[in-house]
Amino acid sequence: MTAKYYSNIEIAELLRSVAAAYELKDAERNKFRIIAYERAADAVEHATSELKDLWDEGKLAEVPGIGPNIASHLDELFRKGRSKHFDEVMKGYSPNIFKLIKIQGIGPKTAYKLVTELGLEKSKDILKDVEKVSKKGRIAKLEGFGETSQAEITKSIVESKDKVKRILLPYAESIAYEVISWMKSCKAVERIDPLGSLRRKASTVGDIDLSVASDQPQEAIEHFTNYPKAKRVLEKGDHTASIIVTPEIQIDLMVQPVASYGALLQHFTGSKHHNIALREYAMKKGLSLSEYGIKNRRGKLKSYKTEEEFYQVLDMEWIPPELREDTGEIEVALNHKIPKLVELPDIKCDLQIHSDFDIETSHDLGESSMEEIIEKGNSLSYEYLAFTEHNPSKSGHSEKKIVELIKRKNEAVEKLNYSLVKDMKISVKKVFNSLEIDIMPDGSLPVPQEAFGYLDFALVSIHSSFRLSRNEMTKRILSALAYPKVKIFAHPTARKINEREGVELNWPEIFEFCRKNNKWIEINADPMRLDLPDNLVKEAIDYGIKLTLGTDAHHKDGLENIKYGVYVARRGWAKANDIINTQSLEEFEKLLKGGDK
DNA sequence: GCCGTTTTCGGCCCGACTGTTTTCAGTCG
Repeated sequence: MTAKYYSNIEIAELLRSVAAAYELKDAERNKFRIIAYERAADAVEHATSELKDLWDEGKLAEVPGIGPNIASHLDELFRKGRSKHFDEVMKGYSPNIFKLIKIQGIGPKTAYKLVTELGLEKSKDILKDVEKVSKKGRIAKLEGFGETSQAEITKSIVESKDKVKRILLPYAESIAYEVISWMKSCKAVERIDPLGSLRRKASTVGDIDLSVASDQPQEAIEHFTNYPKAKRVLEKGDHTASIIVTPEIQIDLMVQPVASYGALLQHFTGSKHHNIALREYAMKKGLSLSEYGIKNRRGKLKSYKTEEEFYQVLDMEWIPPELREDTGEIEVALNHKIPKLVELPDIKCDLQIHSDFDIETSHDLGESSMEEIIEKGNSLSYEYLAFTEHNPSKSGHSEKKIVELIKRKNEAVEKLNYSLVKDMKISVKKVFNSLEIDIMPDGSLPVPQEAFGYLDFALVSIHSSFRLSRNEMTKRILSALAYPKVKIFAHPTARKINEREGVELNWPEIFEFCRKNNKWIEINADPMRLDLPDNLVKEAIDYGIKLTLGTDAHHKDGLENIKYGVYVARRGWAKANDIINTQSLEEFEKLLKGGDK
């Protein structure tokens, strides 16, 4: 019998359910066991690989937060499809309890009361039934509940149904900047910053976090809750407030006086895991950290105006927000070895652009001409660019025709290069003739050998057959990468955020091949791709792989998305030297000629 | 239940806000 496949999301959910069950059994006695299970759930959600794959390789216990006990229960889960221990802990609790704790504002205790006292243990649709019961006013009559909490529960259930998934970074930025400009119209606001995942430049953002420096917090909070687009005020206190704006995006605000704003910046930038690790470290030194500042052994609080001072007290270098994910940055900061991360001005080119030069492509053609794109590249002070249209479609073209189309494009590029060399006013000195070539399911490339002769280099990527097994997929990629002119593996996981999961690959094998054969891996800067994802960027760099940035622009304005690629690179601990795009034209041409080793 | 740059035992981040309470429990980040 083959056991059920458990995804990381399902495993995290299961671990949270076990934590909730312990909480219901005896919260006081199980206090730290509950925390351990919740931490394990967090760890699973943040894991870079599917846990099932790690289990296959016997590396389950290598995930920090998963110790020998939980690892053995998960082992049983993967082998048999169930864990006796998990079942035992959750025994006697209706599964509906664990469904309800996913609703905002409902924790284990509330869920338990609702399900048992309303007799909903066997409900087939718990959310709908709680809503129904609530309409009859029965929740308000339960002990410990009232009219207000009944209304809150109903609202949260309704909102959970059309809750948007995590939103893409540019969208979150635009929402944040609207609120920021509203807040700036308030005199009490001295300074306002986007923090949380927005400041850490995560690829997706859940809630939008904003901080305000003000010596009149009430006024700032009042102004915030009066934001014209706020459709609901979730909470409103002395230092913090939360609102919901359409479409169901939560905005949290925290206010601190100017004198202790540094501690607030640190606290509210997170990540949660970074802060926990930081506070645990501080605790060992007898210090206690919070958004107010740092307390010494005697409980005396000192406030900090800047974040730099705050980290300095801990004997640490200031840590760039992009690195604050508790993936080793604290230890590195203690040793004063934080790398100098790549920055936007380091970027000298864009290595994936689709022009409107019609070579009858397999996928969508770009909308801007090569000349328009060069002009745009000049405005970004680029030295060179690569035109990387999709390959001519295989169906409906003879091999001869495909060669002819690519040759024609090559002539156009050569002509452009001839005029660029003479034009002293433009920063772009060279454009490259390249292609983004589809990798066929069998790993072959739909471009005849002869056509490669007209290319400076090629990108390869997957646009179909996403569901191959991990081994088949890995073989497929490796055989495509083995073609001579192929330099770049583009949008390697082929994920589309919120739409499609990435493919399963044996990354160590891919990285090893790339390192040996001098192939590069792309960080696609399209905000809905951001692929290679940041955690894999870090792994790739540890392997010694060079990465490229490409916007995948299909319009000249798309070239501006390069910054999102830089963010991903930074989150993956990339230095300028790890990114091919930071090389001068001369260096880049050398690297191309270096070819396959 | 996890974990180790003072520990393989003995600790475990820190605080805000709300509703239903008479001093706190539950939830969240």
